[in-house]
Amino acid sequence: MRTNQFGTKIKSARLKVGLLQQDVASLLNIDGPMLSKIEKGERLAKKEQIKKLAEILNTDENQLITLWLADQVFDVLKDEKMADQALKSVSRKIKKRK
Amino acid sequence: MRTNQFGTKIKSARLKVGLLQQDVASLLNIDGPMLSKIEKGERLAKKEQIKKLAEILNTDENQLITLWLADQVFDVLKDEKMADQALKSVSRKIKKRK
DNA sequence: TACTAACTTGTCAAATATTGACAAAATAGT
DNA sequence: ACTATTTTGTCAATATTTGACAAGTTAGTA
Repeated sequence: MRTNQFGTKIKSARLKVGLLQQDVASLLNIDGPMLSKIEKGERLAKKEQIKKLAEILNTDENQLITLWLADQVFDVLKDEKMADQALKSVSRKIKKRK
Repeated sequence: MRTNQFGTKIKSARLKVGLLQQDVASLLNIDGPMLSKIEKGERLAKKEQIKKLAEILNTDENQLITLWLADQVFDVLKDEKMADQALKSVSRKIKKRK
C-alpha cells in the first residue's frame, strides 16, 4: 500500500461537494470500486484524471498534483534511512533545472 | 531513460579501482551488458546489489543508496512544475516520521 | 590497416506488476 | 431490518521490468 495524502484529499473534497463515489467515478469513466481504491491509496490515479477531479471537486489542480507526486515520492523513500539526504540531492537538481 | 547520478558514480569508482565491467558484473551475478546498462541509467540496480557494489568499489554504501534513491525520485518529478512543492511536502512528512 | 579488448546497443522471452471490471462483503444511516 | 454506499477480493488483460544473448561500436595498439 502507498501513502495517501491525495486520496484523503479527494475524499474529503468529494464529501464537501456532496457527491457519491459512483457519481465521481462515472465522470472519470471508471467504476465506483476503482475510485474507492484511489481514495484509499490502493491504486494510483492517472495524471489526466487529476484535472477532471479538480473541476468536479472544485479543488485546486496544482494542489492535487502536488499531493499525488508527494505520495509517489514518499513511497520510494518511506523505509529508507537515507531519505533525507536523497531529498536534498533532488532539491539541488530541481533547482538547477530551470 | 532515467537520471543517473548512481550509474555515473559507480562507473567512476569502478575505473578508479581498475576493474572491468565484466569483473564487477560477475561478482554481482549479472552479465557485462547488464552492468553497462546500470552504469548508463537504462536499468535500475537492485537494492541488494548496492551493498556488494560498495564493497567491490570501495565506496560508501550510504552514498550509493542516496544517489540511487535520488535518481528514482527525480524520475518521478522531472517534468513536473509542482516538483518543488511536492518535495517540501515529502520533507515535512519524512521529518515527522522519526 | 588489422587486431583485440572493452563497452554498448538491440532484441527477445520470461517474470512481475498494474489495470479495469465485476461480484460479494462490510459499513452506515434510517 | 432495509437500503444506500463504500470496501474488499478476485480475475483476466495489458503493460513493464528483467536477464540473457548476439551483434555492433569504440578505443587502443601492433
